[in-house]
Amino acid sequence: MERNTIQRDIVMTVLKKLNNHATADEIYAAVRHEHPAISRSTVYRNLQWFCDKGQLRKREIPGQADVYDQICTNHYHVRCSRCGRIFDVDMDYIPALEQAIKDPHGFRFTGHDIIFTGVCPDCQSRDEPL
Amino acid sequence: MERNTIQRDIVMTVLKKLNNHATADEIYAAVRHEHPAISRSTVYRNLQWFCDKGQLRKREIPGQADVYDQICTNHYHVRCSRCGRIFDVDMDYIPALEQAIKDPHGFRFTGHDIIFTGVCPDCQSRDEPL
DNA sequence: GTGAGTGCAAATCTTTTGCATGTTT
DNA sequence: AAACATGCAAAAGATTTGCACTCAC
Repeated sequence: MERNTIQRDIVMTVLKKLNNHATADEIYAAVRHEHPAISRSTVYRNLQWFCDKGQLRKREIPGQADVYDQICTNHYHVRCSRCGRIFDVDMDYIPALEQAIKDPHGFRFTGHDIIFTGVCPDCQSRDEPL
Repeated sequence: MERNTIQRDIVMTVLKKLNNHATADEIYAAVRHEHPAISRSTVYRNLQWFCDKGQLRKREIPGQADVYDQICTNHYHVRCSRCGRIFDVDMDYIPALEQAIKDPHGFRFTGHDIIFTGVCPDCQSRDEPL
């Protein structure tokens, strides 16, 4: 039987207040604000728990910390190459993308992810151009 | 001025003999076979060096160790969800994919990666079906 | 009371780095 | 000899895990 713990509650409450695509560390920092004694593992375990329940989706980001996405449906992401933050891309999901593969070489394809690279508006105005 | 060290040589020689998309650890193990005293850092540093020279490309894989790709041009990859290995996908690169984005929201897009998920032929025959 | 959940510390895994030493040019 | 590269050990960053304890049911 699953239990309602204060910690679990706070993780979800904080999550809703934070920007989407927060890292475990950002979530931990924010949760700590309301419950300083909480353990980092508890945050990780609860994030995993929400993922298992389908209320959250962990997006593994190449080369950096994973982020937690409150939108659980398939969609694409951009990573800002300056600040590393992750944003949603305003683009239709392409379920048929697997059909563009010429020869599957015996593979059974089950899905795909697209990660765009770019520079976010904040970083464009803040940084030296390039 | 760049130098020819035995270690650098062995890393490249071994790389050519290994399957493409080997991890640093696999490369290290293979290199060690020919030069047991080599340091893990030296392998990492040389792999990075070849990447800097454009002779190799590091592909950062979500949730697992990076792999080194001898094909430096843009192309897409599949990860086998059973064994975690990375393979090339036989599909044309889509340079125009950024144009499918409806509203860039001020982002400047510079590129993209696609990672497919699937089950490789080896794992299909070896494992229980699903 | 029982077991799911917590806190802590330690472990894991991958990669990087500081520094003294060695080697190539 | 000077610059570059190596080896080692330690550090770093992200996440997981073992274990004893606690608290929600």
